[in-house]
Amino acid sequence: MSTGAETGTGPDKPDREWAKHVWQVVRDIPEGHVLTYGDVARLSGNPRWARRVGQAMHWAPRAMELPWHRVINAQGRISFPKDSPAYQRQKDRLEDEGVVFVKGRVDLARYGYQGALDKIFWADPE
DNA sequence: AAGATGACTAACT
DNA sequence: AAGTTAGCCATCT
Repeated sequence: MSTGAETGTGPDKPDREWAKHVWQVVRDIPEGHVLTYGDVARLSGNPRWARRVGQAMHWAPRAMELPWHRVINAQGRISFPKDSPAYQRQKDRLEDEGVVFVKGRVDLARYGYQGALDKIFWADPE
């Protein structure tokens, strides 16, 4: 037992609970649509935590098969270096779902959160 | 313990 | 249109 100088109650538990909310939001992004990091942050209850969203997805268990590729930045761009494998992988997966890139950018008004609402109100604009 | 980091963003130049 | 700045805040070193 030595000194028994325990700093408190139990071992430090990494608070990754908030990440689960992020996973929940990302998991529900429909195929062929995207959300921005800010959108995910807001929808998961922490509007200021856009920068934490990427970290949460990094923690996601692979078995979860989280559609991480449907999260892009507010400029409609992929937030990986353009020459990285991750960039190409994300772009490929999005294009497979029908998301169109124009000059490296996705039209958020069409594929983003607002675009999804458009589909509800105007039913498939094509 | 304190400074650096980052899958961000909005505002400004 | 493209680059810079300031604010952000839990983690990481």
